[in-house]
Amino acid sequence: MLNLHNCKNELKGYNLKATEARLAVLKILENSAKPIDVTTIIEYLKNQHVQTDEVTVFRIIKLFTDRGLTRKVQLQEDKFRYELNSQKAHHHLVCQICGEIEDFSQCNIQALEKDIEKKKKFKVLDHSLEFFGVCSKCQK
Amino acid sequence: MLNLHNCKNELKGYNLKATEARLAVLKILENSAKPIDVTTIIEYLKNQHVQTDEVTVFRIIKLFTDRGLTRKVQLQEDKFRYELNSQKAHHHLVCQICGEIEDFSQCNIQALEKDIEKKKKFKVLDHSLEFFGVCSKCQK
DNA sequence: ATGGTTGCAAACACTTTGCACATGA
DNA sequence: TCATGTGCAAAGTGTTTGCAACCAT
Repeated sequence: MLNLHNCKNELKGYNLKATEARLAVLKILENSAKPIDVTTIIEYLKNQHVQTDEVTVFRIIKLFTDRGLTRKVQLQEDKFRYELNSQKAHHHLVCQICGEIEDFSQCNIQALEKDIEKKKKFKVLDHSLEFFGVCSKCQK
Repeated sequence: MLNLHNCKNELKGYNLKATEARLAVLKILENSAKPIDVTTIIEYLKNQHVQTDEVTVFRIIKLFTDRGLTRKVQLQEDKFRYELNSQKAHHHLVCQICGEIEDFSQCNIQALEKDIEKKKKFKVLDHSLEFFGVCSKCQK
């Protein structure tokens, strides 16, 4: 969890003006354990009495993503989620019962990517790998 | 590629009435080399002079998917694509330049799933794995 | 005959755009 | 100061719902 000061520096580091809205969005992302969507960010902002427009958040999150501060995540929903890009690449375990989202870091598909490049002459730049099922709690 | 007769039987097999719209949608899916979205299906229908409403196609595709005839695919777009479920599980290689979508069948992540179930007590029921990069043509 | 299917209108959720005003550096 | 960011209104896309008319079995 970063304090305000660090957030300011972080934004500066990406050559972004440290506006109130951006700082608030960044802090929410820092504090979120899982990828969140824009509507949820707005909700959090309201709870924090940071008055902001939905459009602004979309613009902020787009900017963050373009600059590499955040990354877009798609979890078989009709919306995108976003998470900080600082954490190393990982995947998600989505519980189809309670909706809980866990991270999962170990992913050894470099071999598979090599295989694809060899067999298909397709240059892999990125991949998405998400798991859907039932989390430990919901199995009880 | 199935003919009309087979399509009818296929629908019957799923306990679905063989209406003109359903037959047409099923044929389009049979003939499509890659997962397609509803708007594209509508376009194809228009070309074939099958007059249909967008809403109907959404309903048909939802029904097909619920019954297991088709499966939903998400490729980092703001829409869903659909493909027949008859082909065995596979993944997609999406070219970020020309948009071409290739299939890729070999996927050996059962070991990874076992690992997840062991380490996270998460019961994996499904996964999505898609690759994004540059196809062979676009590399030239 | 009749229950499931369709077409149309309308609504909904998420996301983008245009433009005037406000603000951080 | 002044380029950049924001708020508001409006529109765009993909998708769903309600309801009356229609059609496959």
